[in-house]
Amino acid sequence: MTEEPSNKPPTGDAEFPHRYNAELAGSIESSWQDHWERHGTFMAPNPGESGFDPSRSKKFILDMFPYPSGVGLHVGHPLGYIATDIHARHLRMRGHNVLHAMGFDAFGLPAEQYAVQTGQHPRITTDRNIATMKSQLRRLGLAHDPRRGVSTTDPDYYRWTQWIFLQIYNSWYDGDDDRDPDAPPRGRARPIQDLLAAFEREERPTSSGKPWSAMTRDEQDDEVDRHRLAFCAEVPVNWCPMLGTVLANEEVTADGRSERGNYPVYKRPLKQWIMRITAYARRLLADLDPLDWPEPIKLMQRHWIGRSQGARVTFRTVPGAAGGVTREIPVFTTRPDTLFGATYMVLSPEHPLVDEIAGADWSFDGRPSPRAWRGNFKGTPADGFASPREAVAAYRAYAQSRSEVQRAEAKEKTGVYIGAVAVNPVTSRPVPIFIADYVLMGYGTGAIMAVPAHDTRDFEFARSLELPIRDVVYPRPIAAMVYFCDHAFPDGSVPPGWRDDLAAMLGLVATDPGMPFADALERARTRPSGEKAKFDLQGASQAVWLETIGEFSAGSPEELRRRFAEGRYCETSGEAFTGSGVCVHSTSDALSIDGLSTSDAKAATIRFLERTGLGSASVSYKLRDWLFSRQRYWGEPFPIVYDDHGRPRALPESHLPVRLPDLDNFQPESSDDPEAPPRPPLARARDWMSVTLDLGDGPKVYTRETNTMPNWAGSCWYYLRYLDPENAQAFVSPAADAYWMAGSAPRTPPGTPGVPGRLGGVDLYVGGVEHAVLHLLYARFWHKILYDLGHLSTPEPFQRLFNQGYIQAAAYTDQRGVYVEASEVEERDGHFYHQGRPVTREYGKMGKSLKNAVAPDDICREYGCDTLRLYEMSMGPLDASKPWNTRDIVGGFRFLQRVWRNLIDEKTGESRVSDDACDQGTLRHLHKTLIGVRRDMETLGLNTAISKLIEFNNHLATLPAVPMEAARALILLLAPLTPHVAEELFHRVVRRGEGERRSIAYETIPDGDPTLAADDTIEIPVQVNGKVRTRLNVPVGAGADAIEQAALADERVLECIAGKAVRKVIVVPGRMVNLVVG
RNA sequence: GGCCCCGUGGCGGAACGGCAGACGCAGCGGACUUAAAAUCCGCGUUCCCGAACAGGGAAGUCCGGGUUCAAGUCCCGGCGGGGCCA
Repeated sequence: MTEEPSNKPPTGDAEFPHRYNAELAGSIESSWQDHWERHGTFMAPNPGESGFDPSRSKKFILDMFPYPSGVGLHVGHPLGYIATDIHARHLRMRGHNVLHAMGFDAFGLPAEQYAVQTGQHPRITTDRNIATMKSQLRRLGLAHDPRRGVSTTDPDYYRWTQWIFLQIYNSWYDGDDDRDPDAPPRGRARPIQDLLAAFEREERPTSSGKPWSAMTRDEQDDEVDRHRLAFCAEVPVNWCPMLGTVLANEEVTADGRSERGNYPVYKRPLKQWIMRITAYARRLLADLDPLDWPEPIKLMQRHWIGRSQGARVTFRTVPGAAGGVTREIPVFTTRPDTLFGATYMVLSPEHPLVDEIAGADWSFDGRPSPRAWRGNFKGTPADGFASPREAVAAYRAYAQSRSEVQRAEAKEKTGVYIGAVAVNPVTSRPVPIFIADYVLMGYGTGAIMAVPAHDTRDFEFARSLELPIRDVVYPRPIAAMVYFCDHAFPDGSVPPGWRDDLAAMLGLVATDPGMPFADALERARTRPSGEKAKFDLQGASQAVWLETIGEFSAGSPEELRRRFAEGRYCETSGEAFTGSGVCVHSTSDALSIDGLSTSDAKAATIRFLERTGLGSASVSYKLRDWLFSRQRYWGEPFPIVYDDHGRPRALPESHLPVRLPDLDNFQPESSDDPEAPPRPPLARARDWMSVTLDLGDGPKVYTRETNTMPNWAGSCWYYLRYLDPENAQAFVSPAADAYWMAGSAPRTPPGTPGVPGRLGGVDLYVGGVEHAVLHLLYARFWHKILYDLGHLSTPEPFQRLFNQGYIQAAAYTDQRGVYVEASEVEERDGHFYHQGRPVTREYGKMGKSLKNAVAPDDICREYGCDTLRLYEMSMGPLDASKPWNTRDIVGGFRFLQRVWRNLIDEKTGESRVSDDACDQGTLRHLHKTLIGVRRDMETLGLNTAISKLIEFNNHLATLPAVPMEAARALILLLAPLTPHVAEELFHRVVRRGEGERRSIAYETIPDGDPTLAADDTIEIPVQVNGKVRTRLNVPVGAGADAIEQAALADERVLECIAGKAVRKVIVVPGRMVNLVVG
């Protein structure tokens, strides 16, 4: 938006040649930035290096790893960088060794796509973008250690990414953390040699049960490979032949096409690298608790991991036409208490048992099955398919054409009966088996027991295929109604007030979830008349319960009872009841759980299953293993080759780094044939692909892996490389890791996972919520593996996490709804115009797409970066999203100008500070400010820290001259926020321009003294019946009695009391008085 | 649909359960100035009683309830906005 001229900062002024203006700010800033660079002011020595001070404790401050984009930064990007810079500078001036650095996550798609379009090597664009970004960041005055600014694309960096991959490849997870769901997880990663040794000594059974010594070499290799934490497997992936690559679920649209290019995407099994992150699910979950992270982020990670406790239940098939064998189908359920309501089963269309058990005809339980079972999906013949086998084949083809998202979200459920039958293990009744695409193979066991009355998707499926829906759980009030009808009238006579009794009982039952129905009934019937309120539940009164009862419009308890007798309440009410409640209709010869609460019924059912060998308690996770291959060029090559049998072999460490070969075409090979195999760009580097090596059994020809690693790989461990960026012997030295990560925290011996309490790591990690799940989870996963293997000293990477909000900005659309350049919009009389045409204003995240980006360079030129820093931090709380308003920037600028004017003569440039001591008021204000600002700095409440400094400076402006003590403290407090102007003022005012210019960065900010900050008297409000009537001046330490006396003696108070009796006096010493009268 | 977060002047935002609106922007009034800019000082939600720009009262933090001596803050139910998962 075009700015009103009144908001322009003043420029050079002939009358005041030494006024703080944009020009002066600019020259101060560049001269100090040069000074810092020349003197290496912000280099943080490692233990053992010269200049390292072991007496100082460490702080490791981290920003999320930036991608060096080609379009440059806008003012939203540095928000977090400025905040961490301020925090880090504050800590340094409080006597800590501070490590703060910034590198670049430089592999990735934009550079590759640019390369595809122009043929220019991505390294060239990447290097150029990094240089641009570095200069933009330098202009902001960020106090980073420049030696530690690593880039993931540097072979000296990705050599270690490959090394870490080898560590993961060469290890396995020892321990089943879910055997006892309540015990702390004890499993950990161990070298794969340990596993091999255990097999060789026959200490450990193989998965097939075949003795190790009886296995062939290939079988042995398979067995070991099955355990690796990084492994190769055929998995169904989103394969897009036209793009020549697999896509992440997020990159596929709802109708199964690629987000980029809108090409068809196929679900296809392909051989891919996988990371076994699921092995760590328990620990990733358990170790979340002691971290200082925002609760919502922890919650998002917990949801993502999605641990659910339940039971594994085995269903046995009835020997049918298919050879007369009984097969076992295991299912996982979180609701074993609803097993009585399992009226059918569903397998994923890809389930391996389907072909084996599919029957030859449509009959079920000796009768012909309904028409709806013979197919209800697109392409079904009018009368349904002729046989289940035909239907299965057709349905599979149909399901494969749909994306996972489509399958999971479809409102109309499709599926088909496969002519097979299993037995419900508790009711012993036959249940038909279906295949349906809402059951995914990658999920649980790929088979479910369907409980239509108590699961929404099963309910929808049952409706569309006309399957029975049988209630087995009722909400407590409904169950209480049933109980009431059965038990309230032993002699059969129904009194006219039965509804009141029932309502009273429901009130009791709802208020006390533990009360047995018998007790509630007894108390309801014997309640004294008129005593209604006792049975109320938080505002839901007996009247509400009467209304609920009325909705059933039952004339008698008998009629009400009949409503539930058939167990068709859910079916008639039109939706599944998925909540907890009380079991009903759940009794058979084998087991009875009627009347038990959901949690008791789960336990009882599991006991039954374990006793009969039909199932057991089990845990399942939503978390999937991590697909780790990409068919791209601009990523880390795998340190893997394949032998002539196609078996992967790890390269030895001495062969690292595996460098990217040079190419002139970076495009993956596309094809319109969905069956065409993937041809990643690296497959074109024939010379590079084929390599002769001696891997211990003589020189042989091997073929290199042509996939590359995903973008997440480099960003999983960059913070560790910051600690020791030039180490050629290790990815990080044990000493650097121990100091910067563990610091003075109690050491956790390597290899002992899950130690509660402080888990160590980065002291402050600031970034956006968009990385709440994937990046943070992947990084924690790698960190834990490296910790288990003894390479790191802390089990967690990031102790404290802070999510900064977005900067939003006004964006404008024209009549067509197209965004127009926000900087060209003009405002007239509350309306907005772009090139004379009216436009509509909205707000959104700042960026290129909304055409509302504001460049930091422009703001720095116009006000200086100290002002930009100040404005960004005073906009509001760091974690909130807030709108950018260029007009408001001048406030921060004026503040700095007033500070300058208070300390420097604008005509002569000389210091105006006096050597007099502070008067008492100034001293008190000074110490209050020192205390308040320190607290705000620690909580990142930078907006309130700034307002405290403004208030203090405004006070100083009322003095004839600022005393040195106050001036010095003000400058030191400003130094983290606005380092350049603080450096200059410190040099001119405190050092009086004498000697060498020396940075303020290692000065110490004094601590505030609470006794000097204390007031003598304070004004406290006096309330009468909660309303403020007057204020009282009392000595600061005044006791409750003295304050009460003073209040009761006050004229204004007496007036308000007006002779009424004072019933109660509440005195909070130092805060307020409240008199309750009447 | 479920879960999570948020809702305070014209605007951005302050406020250990204890004086709502700190601080800044915009606005209005004044001082200084020949004038303007800059600077400095002051005002700043609504309604009511007052001749009053003197005083005073009432209401007020999205809406409706509740807990409490006391609620922007805690609890329940709505509405609106944002996020995550379906």
